Amino acid sequence: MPELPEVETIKNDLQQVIIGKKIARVFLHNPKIVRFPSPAKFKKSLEGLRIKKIFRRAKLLIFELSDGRFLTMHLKMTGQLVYPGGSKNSRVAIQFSDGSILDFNDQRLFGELRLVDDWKKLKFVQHLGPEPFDLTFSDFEAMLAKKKTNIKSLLMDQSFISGIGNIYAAEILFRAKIAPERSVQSLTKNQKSTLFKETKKVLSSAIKHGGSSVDDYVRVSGKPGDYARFHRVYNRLGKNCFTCKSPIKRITQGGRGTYFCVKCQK
DNA sequence: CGGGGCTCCTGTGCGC
DNA sequence: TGCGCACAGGAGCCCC
Repeated sequence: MPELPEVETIKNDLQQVIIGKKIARVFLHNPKIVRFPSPAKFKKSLEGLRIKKIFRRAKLLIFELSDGRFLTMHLKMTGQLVYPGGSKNSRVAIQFSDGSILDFNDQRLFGELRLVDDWKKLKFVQHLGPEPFDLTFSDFEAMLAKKKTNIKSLLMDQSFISGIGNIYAAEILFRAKIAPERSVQSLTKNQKSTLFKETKKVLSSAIKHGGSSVDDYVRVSGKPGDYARFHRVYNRLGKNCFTCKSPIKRITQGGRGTYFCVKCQK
């Protein structure tokens, strides 16, 4: 479940360790992970190239290579990038010319790797809404004005705003004191403003703490992120709200579990 | 175009 | 104790 803060953390971690390295060999232990081009072409094209830059768009990790092309990685639910790696359980392993290995681990095989000429032309990227940190409140307000769904589903809608997933949608709404089922149109201007501020605050704090390690997410070093200890509602079904002590509830929205406090969130 | 529901996967944790 | 099954959720897709 890497979301924006986790992918940002991985990007930052990787920048410290693999920029400038030359890819010597690519091991496709599970070729299914490679979505474009064919696994054979993917492997052959990558070998010999250097990693020039690493950046992030939404939950997508993008490596700029020395031939001007781009390696994109989406970790989906259970993807991990570990360096230095070398695990037998990795799905894809990238070995650099110094012998060190970057492992792409992915228990559930939802992850997707691509080698493309222009990452901006990916259909996935074209459908993405803006980055939260690029928005002003007036942008956000204008975006909300057109929407009719509940606020939780909208925060997770990557075509509306990109990078927020199930954990941070819940945490943002708790801090904004807004119930997840609220329709967007029912929110007051003050609530929209609080929501906007809390979105940026929660995401930046999570980045500062290296992301949330629940289930599979780990940093590139293999160590957990530190933000889960700041979670107020996610994965706390039946436990007492830190603010009002009433039990945290869980409902399903759009097929996803939503944790919230009935008393604090209105 | 929007929203609901299914799908891809597999490890975990629950109930019987 | 062990088995079977629901469940976890990011994003694409189909359908109405």
